[in-house]
Amino acid sequence: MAKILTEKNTSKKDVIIQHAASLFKLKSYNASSMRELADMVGVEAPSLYNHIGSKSELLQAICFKVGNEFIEQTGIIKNGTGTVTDKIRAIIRFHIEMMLDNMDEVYVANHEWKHLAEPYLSDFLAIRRNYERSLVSLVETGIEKKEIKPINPYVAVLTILSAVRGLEFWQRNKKNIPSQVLEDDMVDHLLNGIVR
Amino acid sequence: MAKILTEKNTSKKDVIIQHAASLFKLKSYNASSMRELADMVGVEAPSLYNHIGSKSELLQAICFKVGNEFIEQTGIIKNGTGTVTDKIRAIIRFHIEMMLDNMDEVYVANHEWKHLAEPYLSDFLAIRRNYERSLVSLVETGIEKKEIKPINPYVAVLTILSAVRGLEFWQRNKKNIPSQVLEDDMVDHLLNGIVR
DNA sequence: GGCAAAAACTAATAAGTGTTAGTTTTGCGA
DNA sequence: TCGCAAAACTAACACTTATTAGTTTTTGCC
Repeated sequence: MAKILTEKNTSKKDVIIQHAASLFKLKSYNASSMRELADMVGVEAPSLYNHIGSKSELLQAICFKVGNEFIEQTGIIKNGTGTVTDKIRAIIRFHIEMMLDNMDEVYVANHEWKHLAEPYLSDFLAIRRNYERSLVSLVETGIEKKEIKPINPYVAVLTILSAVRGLEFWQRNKKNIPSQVLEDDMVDHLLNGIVR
Repeated sequence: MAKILTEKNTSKKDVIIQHAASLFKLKSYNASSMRELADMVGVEAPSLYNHIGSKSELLQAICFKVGNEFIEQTGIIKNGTGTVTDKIRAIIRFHIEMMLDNMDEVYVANHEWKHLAEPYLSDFLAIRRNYERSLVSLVETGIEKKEIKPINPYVAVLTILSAVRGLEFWQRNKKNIPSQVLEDDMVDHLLNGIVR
């Protein structure tokens, strides 16, 4: 009989979630079937239900895991010491690293959340709104302190978040660009621009 | 009997495509049913097939219409006169305006293309690759002319394209930001940064 | 080694999918 | 007003979907 491979400290449920993230990213939530997921895990579809409650539960687990991680880490950075510019830089770097290290899950949280069922959909959107607000207030502080130009802080946050999110599309054509160059150049672009 | 409303110079097929873009954006391609689309159009599902060939044809029409429009317009800008910086600025503005004016179709082309069937999928990806390459070469020219900092041009193009694409997420919370402010601030951010 | 629980299996179901066939209605030009 | 093509309709099909029920196998512990 097929057996789900488990590594240290990862339950079979975790293994399923990880494969689900990969599948959802590849084919999108609705186009992903439980049979395909079962194939990846090495099991028949109904067997999955010994470990999970439903397909939508998988999406929930992925979205909220990612959401909470961003909230937590960004909170730590915001409450630390340093200039506003330093904090923004650290947050951008954290985003990039999260993206490079947990591409599948971050991608799903960013693009497939709309398939969450209520009340999870509303909860997730609330989390996101809070997160964006928190970044906006950081930029506002920077403007008050004259560290940041007097731009519209919402636009700045949107620009930064969107730019970082775009890394998702670059797995396919990472043109031998070392992550360090990618990270450094993108941070510098978003803080200081590209015009000499 | 229900009748498809047609405006001047728009065939019923065009009306269907427009509704399809709206629906695909709202629910994603796979979660959108032909029955839902028919409801929006004000007709029963099989009647749609008097005007279109298939569901996937709708996606193809949307993706290639948007793709070709970007290629064309950007080509015009690139071949025009002015500094590289001016051209990049114009391209960013064009992206923003396309996004604001044709949100549904641009969104679908950006996010739902992965559901294209072959050979359309390969064709579309080729178009996109060409488009990105063309922007990269523009940035490279800017670097050679010392207009642009010596950064990795791929990273710069990724950053710009991703940032602009993020406008898709802002219909929901356009916080009374006039499009002009949005456009000006984002262009300035992507060219000159936000740090004083 | 035997026993209970965990987790695999097979079979089946009800709902929803895109699409086709065949028929009726509509609207326009002569 | 008639007739024909365009375009609507209803009914139906073949398929896929997530999930449940019931059964068998595996696993870990005494």
